[in-house]
Amino acid sequence: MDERKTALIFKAFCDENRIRILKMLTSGEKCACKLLEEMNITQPTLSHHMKTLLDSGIVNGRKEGKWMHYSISEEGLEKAQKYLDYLKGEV
Amino acid sequence: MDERKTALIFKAFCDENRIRILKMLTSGEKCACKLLEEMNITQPTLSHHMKTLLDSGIVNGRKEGKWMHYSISEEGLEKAQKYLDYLKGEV
DNA sequence: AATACCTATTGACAAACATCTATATGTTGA
DNA sequence: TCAACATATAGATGTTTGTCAATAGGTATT
Repeated sequence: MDERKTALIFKAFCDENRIRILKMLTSGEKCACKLLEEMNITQPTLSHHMKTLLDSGIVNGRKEGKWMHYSISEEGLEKAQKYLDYLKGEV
Repeated sequence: MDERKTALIFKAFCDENRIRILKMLTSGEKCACKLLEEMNITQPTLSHHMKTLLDSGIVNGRKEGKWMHYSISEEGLEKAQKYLDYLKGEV
């Protein structure tokens, strides 16, 4: 795993609004419109953050008709966890 | 744990050079000058990244004479791990 | 087909950030 | 005390990022 990729994964967690989004996703898959309702940002800003979260691999997206459903990616989280374990010396 | 603090912790991991620094610290405490030797950045840039790492709580600093020794903070790492566990639903 | 709706993209802008050079601060040894 | 060294801070600069308004692209319903 190279440095660039690792940094990309963790980009998911280094913005306040993305943390807020991830928190909402802990209770399960949510539609973009639902996420938007509970935040004080515009729709394009949400879309931008969701792209960042998808790119990091921490969130999965599923399109259903006009709706976009997002959920936390177990696989992505595990990659992040593995990196932290590595730093801890628990390779 | 509020969103701002969480984002701050993870700032540690979202820059390539900081990932490189953390990698070097996995083999144990290192002096700033030693870290600098192995990177292609200037001394002030390293200093700047070390400040970010200290602020995030992921790295500990220890001053000894003119040297500054840095090491990975188990406590900081555990906070990061707890957050990932929380996202995974393993509260 | 036309309209309403949800989401993504574009373009603009300000704030944050990574980086450098120059300089300051602090420490050790002569 | 002075010189050499390690690190931090200040100031400048280019890049990235977060944000918004406007608009485009799809999809469902009528």
